[in-house]
Amino acid sequence: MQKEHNLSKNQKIIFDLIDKSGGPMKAYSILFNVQKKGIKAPLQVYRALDKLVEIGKIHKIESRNAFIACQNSSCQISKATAFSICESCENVSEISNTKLSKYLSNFADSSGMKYSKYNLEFFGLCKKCKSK
Amino acid sequence: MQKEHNLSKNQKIIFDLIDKSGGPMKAYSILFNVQKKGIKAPLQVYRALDKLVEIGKIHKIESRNAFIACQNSSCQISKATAFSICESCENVSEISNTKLSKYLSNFADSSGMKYSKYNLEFFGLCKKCKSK
DNA sequence: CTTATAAATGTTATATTATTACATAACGTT
DNA sequence: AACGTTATGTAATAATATAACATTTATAAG
Ligand SMILES: [Zn+2]
Ligand SMILES: [Zn+2]
Ligand SMILES: [Zn+2]
Ligand SMILES: [Zn+2]
Repeated sequence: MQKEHNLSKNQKIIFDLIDKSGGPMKAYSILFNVQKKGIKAPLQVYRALDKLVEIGKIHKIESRNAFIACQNSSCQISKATAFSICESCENVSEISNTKLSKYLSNFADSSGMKYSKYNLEFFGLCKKCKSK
Repeated sequence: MQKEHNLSKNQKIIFDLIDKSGGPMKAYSILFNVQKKGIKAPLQVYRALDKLVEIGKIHKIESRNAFIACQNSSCQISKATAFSICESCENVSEISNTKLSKYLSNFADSSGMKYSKYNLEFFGLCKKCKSK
Protein backbone atom coordinates (compact mmCIF):
# COMPACT_ATOMS: atom_id res chain seq x y z
CA MET A 1 0.00 0.00 0.00
CA GLN A 2 1.51 3.26 -1.11
CA LYS A 3 1.35 6.16 1.29
CA GLU A 4 -0.72 8.97 -0.09
CA HIS A 5 1.05 12.27 -0.19
CA ASN A 6 -1.17 15.27 -0.48
CA LEU A 7 0.83 17.49 -2.72
CA SER A 8 0.73 21.17 -1.98
CA LYS A 9 -0.33 23.71 -4.59
CA ASN A 10 3.13 24.34 -6.02
CA GLN A 11 4.12 20.70 -5.79
CA LYS A 12 1.03 19.69 -7.74
CA ILE A 13 1.51 22.30 -10.45
CA ILE A 14 5.10 21.25 -10.96
CA PHE A 15 4.50 17.53 -10.76
CA ASP A 16 1.66 17.73 -13.29
CA LEU A 17 3.85 19.67 -15.69
CA ILE A 18 6.72 17.18 -15.51
CA ASP A 19 4.38 14.21 -15.66
CA LYS A 20 2.53 15.51 -18.73
CA SER A 21 5.77 16.35 -20.52
CA GLY A 22 6.56 12.63 -20.62
CA GLY A 23 10.30 13.23 -20.38
CA PRO A 24 12.97 14.94 -18.37
CA MET A 25 12.60 18.65 -17.65
CA LYS A 26 15.15 21.13 -16.38
CA ALA A 27 14.45 23.40 -13.45
CA TYR A 28 14.52 26.69 -15.34
CA SER A 29 12.41 25.28 -18.14
CA ILE A 30 9.89 24.29 -15.49
CA LEU A 31 10.11 27.79 -14.06
CA PHE A 32 9.29 29.42 -17.41
CA ASN A 33 6.34 27.08 -17.87
CA VAL A 34 4.74 27.79 -14.52
CA GLN A 35 5.19 31.53 -14.34
CA LYS A 36 1.68 32.08 -15.62
CA LYS A 37 0.51 30.02 -12.64
CA GLY A 38 2.17 32.39 -10.20
CA ILE A 39 5.39 30.54 -9.52
CA LYS A 40 7.94 33.24 -10.19
CA ALA A 41 11.19 32.32 -8.49
CA PRO A 42 13.75 29.52 -8.88
CA LEU A 43 13.53 28.69 -5.22
CA GLN A 44 9.85 27.91 -5.45
CA VAL A 45 10.65 25.41 -8.17
CA TYR A 46 13.63 23.85 -6.39
CA ARG A 47 11.67 23.49 -3.17
CA ALA A 48 8.89 21.62 -4.92
CA LEU A 49 11.41 19.50 -6.81
CA ASP A 50 13.22 18.60 -3.59
CA LYS A 51 10.02 17.44 -1.98
CA LEU A 52 8.86 15.50 -5.05
CA VAL A 53 12.23 13.73 -5.21
CA GLU A 54 12.04 12.98 -1.49
CA ILE A 55 8.69 11.25 -1.78
CA GLY A 56 9.64 9.49 -5.00
CA LYS A 57 7.17 11.14 -7.38
CA ILE A 58 10.04 12.31 -9.55
CA HIS A 59 13.71 11.43 -9.94
CA LYS A 60 16.70 13.54 -10.81
CA ILE A 61 18.76 12.54 -13.84
CA GLU A 62 22.09 13.56 -12.38
CA SER A 63 24.08 13.55 -15.59
CA ARG A 64 21.56 15.91 -17.18
CA ASN A 65 20.46 18.10 -14.28
CA ALA A 66 16.93 17.23 -15.17
CA PHE A 67 13.88 15.77 -13.49
CA ILE A 68 11.53 13.06 -14.69
CA ALA A 69 8.28 11.71 -13.33
CA CYS A 70 8.61 8.26 -11.81
CA GLN A 71 7.50 5.70 -14.33
CA ASN A 72 7.44 2.78 -11.91
CA SER A 73 4.56 3.59 -9.57
CA SER A 74 6.59 1.68 -7.04
CA CYS A 75 9.29 4.15 -6.13
CA GLN A 76 8.01 5.45 -2.81
CA ILE A 77 11.33 7.00 -2.15
CA SER A 78 14.14 7.41 -4.60
CA LYS A 79 16.59 4.94 -3.19
CA ALA A 80 17.07 2.61 -6.12
CA THR A 81 16.92 4.20 -9.54
CA ALA A 82 18.07 3.17 -12.99
CA PHE A 83 17.71 5.00 -16.26
CA SER A 84 18.48 4.53 -19.90
CA ILE A 85 19.57 7.65 -21.72
CA CYS A 86 19.94 8.12 -25.47
CA GLU A 87 23.02 10.20 -26.13
CA SER A 88 21.65 11.33 -29.47
CA CYS A 89 18.05 12.39 -28.83
CA GLU A 90 18.37 12.62 -25.03
CA ASN A 91 15.32 10.44 -24.54
CA VAL A 92 15.27 9.06 -21.02
CA SER A 93 13.32 6.21 -19.54
CA GLU A 94 13.27 4.55 -16.18
CA ILE A 95 14.41 0.95 -16.13
CA SER A 96 12.16 -1.40 -14.23
CA ASN A 97 13.95 -4.70 -13.97
CA THR A 98 13.55 -6.87 -10.92
CA LYS A 99 16.75 -8.83 -11.44
CA LEU A 100 18.79 -5.68 -11.86
CA SER A 101 17.33 -3.98 -8.81
CA LYS A 102 17.77 -7.09 -6.69
CA TYR A 103 21.33 -7.48 -7.86
CA LEU A 104 22.19 -3.88 -7.02
CA SER A 105 20.26 -3.67 -3.78
CA ASN A 106 22.12 -6.70 -2.50
CA PHE A 107 25.48 -5.59 -3.77
CA ALA A 108 28.21 -5.60 -1.16
CA ASP A 109 31.94 -5.33 -1.54
CA SER A 110 34.93 -5.61 0.70
CA SER A 111 34.88 -1.95 1.75
CA GLY A 112 32.65 -2.62 4.73
CA MET A 113 30.28 0.02 3.47
CA LYS A 114 26.56 -0.40 3.86
CA TYR A 115 24.75 0.79 0.76
CA SER A 116 21.30 2.22 1.30
CA LYS A 117 20.78 3.81 -2.08
CA TYR A 118 22.00 3.74 -5.65
CA ASN A 119 21.55 5.52 -8.93
CA LEU A 120 22.49 3.96 -12.25
CA GLU A 121 22.53 5.66 -15.64
CA PHE A 122 23.00 3.69 -18.84
CA PHE A 123 23.96 5.52 -22.01
CA GLY A 124 23.66 4.52 -25.63
CA LEU A 125 21.55 4.95 -28.71
CA CYS A 126 17.84 4.30 -28.68
CA LYS A 127 16.18 2.19 -31.36
CA LYS A 128 15.16 5.22 -33.40
CA CYS A 129 18.56 6.87 -33.35
CA LYS A 130 20.37 3.61 -34.08
CA SER A 131 18.50 3.18 -37.35
CA LYS A 132 19.29 6.66 -38.63
CA MET B 1 48.79 -2.29 -23.25
CA GLN B 2 47.51 1.11 -22.28
CA LYS B 3 47.83 3.91 -24.76
CA GLU B 4 50.12 6.59 -23.43
CA HIS B 5 48.60 10.00 -23.46
CA ASN B 6 51.04 12.83 -23.27
CA LEU B 7 49.21 15.29 -21.14
CA SER B 8 49.56 18.92 -22.04
CA LYS B 9 50.81 21.47 -19.54
CA ASN B 10 47.42 22.42 -18.13
CA GLN B 11 46.16 18.86 -18.21
CA LYS B 12 49.17 17.70 -16.23
CA ILE B 13 48.89 20.44 -13.61
CA ILE B 14 45.24 19.69 -13.07
CA PHE B 15 45.56 15.93 -13.10
CA ASP B 16 48.41 16.02 -10.59
CA LEU B 17 46.38 18.21 -8.27
CA ILE B 18 43.34 15.92 -8.35
CA ASP B 19 45.45 12.80 -8.07
CA LYS B 20 47.40 14.07 -5.08
CA SER B 21 44.24 15.21 -3.33
CA GLY B 22 43.17 11.58 -3.08
CA GLY B 23 39.50 12.44 -3.35
CA PRO B 24 36.94 14.27 -5.43
CA MET B 25 37.59 17.91 -6.28
CA LYS B 26 35.23 20.53 -7.64
CA ALA B 27 36.07 22.63 -10.66
CA TYR B 28 36.26 25.97 -8.89
CA SER B 29 38.28 24.53 -6.06
CA ILE B 30 40.71 23.25 -8.68
CA LEU B 31 40.74 26.69 -10.27
CA PHE B 32 41.59 28.33 -6.97
CA ASN B 33 44.43 25.86 -6.40
CA VAL B 34 46.08 26.30 -9.79
CA GLN B 35 45.91 30.06 -10.11
CA LYS B 36 49.45 30.40 -8.83
CA LYS B 37 50.48 28.15 -11.74
CA GLY B 38 48.98 30.54 -14.27
CA ILE B 39 45.63 28.92 -14.90
CA LYS B 40 43.30 31.82 -14.35
CA ALA B 41 39.97 31.07 -16.00
CA PRO B 42 37.22 28.49 -15.47
CA LEU B 43 37.33 27.49 -19.10
CA GLN B 44 40.95 26.46 -18.85
CA VAL B 45 40.00 24.14 -16.03
CA TYR B 46 36.92 22.73 -17.73
CA ARG B 47 38.82 22.08 -20.94
CA ALA B 48 41.46 20.10 -19.13
CA LEU B 49 38.81 18.24 -17.14
CA ASP B 50 36.92 17.36 -20.33
CA LYS B 51 40.03 15.90 -21.87
CA LEU B 52 41.04 14.01 -18.74
CA VAL B 53 37.57 12.50 -18.51
CA GLU B 54 37.68 11.60 -22.19
CA ILE B 55 40.89 9.63 -21.83
CA GLY B 56 39.84 8.05 -18.55
CA LYS B 57 42.41 9.62 -16.23
CA ILE B 58 39.65 11.09 -14.11
CA HIS B 59 35.93 10.51 -13.70
CA LYS B 60 33.10 12.86 -12.91
CA ILE B 61 30.97 12.13 -9.87
CA GLU B 62 27.72 13.36 -11.37
CA SER B 63 25.74 13.61 -8.16
CA ARG B 64 28.42 15.84 -6.66
CA ASN B 65 29.69 17.84 -9.62
CA ALA B 66 33.16 16.73 -8.69
CA PHE B 67 36.09 14.99 -10.32
CA ILE B 68 38.21 12.15 -9.00
CA ALA B 69 41.37 10.51 -10.32
CA CYS B 70 40.79 7.04 -11.72
CA GLN B 71 41.72 4.48 -9.09
CA ASN B 72 41.55 1.49 -11.40
CA SER B 73 44.46 1.98 -13.77
CA SER B 74 42.30 0.12 -16.23
CA CYS B 75 39.79 2.76 -17.23
CA GLN B 76 41.18 3.85 -20.55
CA ILE B 77 37.99 5.60 -21.31
CA SER B 78 35.22 6.31 -18.87
CA LYS B 79 32.58 4.03 -20.22
CA ALA B 80 31.93 1.84 -17.19
CA THR B 81 32.21 3.54 -13.84
CA ALA B 82 30.98 2.72 -10.36
CA PHE B 83 31.49 4.63 -7.16
CA SER B 84 30.67 4.36 -3.50
CA ILE B 85 29.83 7.62 -1.79
CA CYS B 86 29.49 8.23 1.93
CA GLU B 87 26.59 10.58 2.51
CA SER B 88 28.02 11.71 5.79
CA CYS B 89 31.69 12.48 5.13
CA GLU B 90 31.41 12.61 1.32
CA ASN B 91 34.28 10.19 0.93
CA VAL B 92 34.23 8.68 -2.56
CA SER B 93 35.96 5.62 -3.91
CA GLU B 94 35.87 3.86 -7.21
CA ILE B 95 34.47 0.35 -7.14
CA SER B 96 36.53 -2.23 -8.94
CA ASN B 97 34.51 -5.40 -9.09
CA THR B 98 34.74 -7.70 -12.06
CA LYS B 99 31.40 -9.39 -11.48
CA LEU B 100 29.61 -6.08 -11.19
CA SER B 101 31.18 -4.61 -14.27
CA LYS B 102 30.52 -7.75 -16.29
CA TYR B 103 26.93 -7.82 -15.12
CA LEU B 104 26.34 -4.20 -16.07
CA SER B 105 28.29 -4.24 -19.32
CA ASN B 106 26.21 -7.17 -20.50
CA PHE B 107 22.94 -5.77 -19.28
CA ALA B 108 20.20 -5.64 -21.87
CA ASP B 109 16.52 -5.09 -21.52
CA SER B 110 13.50 -5.23 -23.76
CA SER B 111 13.83 -1.62 -24.92
CA GLY B 112 16.00 -2.54 -27.87
CA MET B 113 18.55 -0.05 -26.71
CA LYS B 114 22.23 -0.77 -27.07
CA TYR B 115 24.12 0.39 -24.02
CA SER B 116 27.65 1.52 -24.61
CA LYS B 117 28.32 3.18 -21.30
CA TYR B 118 27.09 3.35 -17.72
CA ASN B 119 27.67 5.19 -14.50
CA LEU B 120 26.63 3.82 -11.13
CA GLU B 121 26.72 5.64 -7.81
CA PHE B 122 26.11 3.82 -4.54
CA PHE B 123 25.29 5.85 -1.43
CA GLY B 124 25.53 4.95 2.20
CA LEU B 125 27.65 5.31 5.28
CA CYS B 126 31.29 4.38 5.28
CA LYS B 127 32.81 2.25 8.03
CA LYS B 128 34.05 5.27 9.95
CA CYS B 129 30.78 7.18 9.83
CA LYS B 130 28.74 4.08 10.69
CA SER B 131 30.59 3.61 13.96
CA LYS B 132 30.04 7.17 15.14
C1' DC C 1 62.41 22.75 -43.49
C1' DT C 2 57.89 24.22 -44.89
C1' DT C 3 53.24 23.77 -45.01
C1' DA C 4 49.04 22.02 -43.43
C1' DT C 5 46.12 20.37 -39.78
C1' DA C 6 44.70 19.40 -35.33
C1' DA C 7 45.11 20.26 -30.44
C1' DA C 8 45.75 23.31 -26.79
C1' DT C 9 45.84 27.90 -24.75
C1' DG C 10 44.43 32.72 -23.27
C1' DT C 11 40.82 36.02 -22.35
C1' DT C 12 36.37 38.16 -21.75
C1' DA C 13 31.81 37.76 -21.25
C1' DT C 14 27.74 35.25 -20.34
C1' DA C 15 24.60 31.31 -19.50
C1' DT C 16 22.85 27.86 -16.47
C1' DT C 17 22.02 25.67 -12.15
C1' DA C 18 21.27 26.09 -7.25
C1' DT C 19 21.27 28.13 -2.46
C1' DT C 20 21.11 31.71 1.56
C1' DA C 21 18.51 34.64 4.26
C1' DC C 22 14.53 36.42 5.97
C1' DA C 23 9.50 37.26 6.35
C1' DT C 24 4.83 35.44 6.10
C1' DA C 25 1.03 32.15 5.50
C1' DA C 26 -1.36 27.72 5.63
C1' DC C 27 -1.91 23.19 7.59
C1' DG C 28 -2.56 19.51 11.03
C1' DT C 29 -2.95 18.23 15.67
C1' DT C 30 -4.35 18.59 20.35
C1' DA D 1 -7.21 28.65 20.38
C1' DA D 2 -2.46 27.37 20.63
C1' DC D 3 1.31 25.01 18.93
C1' DG D 4 4.62 22.98 15.89
C1' DT D 5 5.40 21.81 11.17
C1' DT D 6 5.24 22.50 6.39
C1' DA D 7 4.80 25.46 2.57
C1' DT D 8 5.10 29.98 0.36
C1' DG D 9 6.92 34.65 -1.30
C1' DT D 10 10.73 37.59 -2.48
C1' DA D 11 15.31 39.40 -3.20
C1' DA D 12 19.89 38.66 -3.56
C1' DT D 13 23.71 35.85 -4.55
C1' DA D 14 26.58 31.64 -5.03
C1' DA D 15 28.19 27.84 -7.71
C1' DT D 16 28.64 25.45 -11.99
C1' DA D 17 29.43 25.57 -16.90
C1' DT D 18 29.69 27.32 -21.80
C1' DA D 19 30.07 30.67 -26.04
C1' DA D 20 32.84 33.28 -28.92
C1' DC D 21 37.01 34.74 -30.64
C1' DA D 22 42.07 35.33 -31.10
C1' DT D 23 46.47 33.12 -30.74
C1' DT D 24 49.91 29.59 -29.97
C1' DT D 25 51.89 25.03 -29.89
C1' DA D 26 52.28 20.25 -31.26
C1' DT D 27 52.07 16.56 -35.00
C1' DA D 28 52.52 14.87 -39.35
C1' DA D 29 53.17 15.10 -44.45
C1' DG D 30 55.38 16.43 -48.43
ZN1 LIG E 1 10.75 5.53 -10.02
ZN1 LIG F 1 17.59 8.49 -29.44
ZN1 LIG G 1 38.45 4.44 -13.39
ZN1 LIG H 1 31.90 8.59 5.91
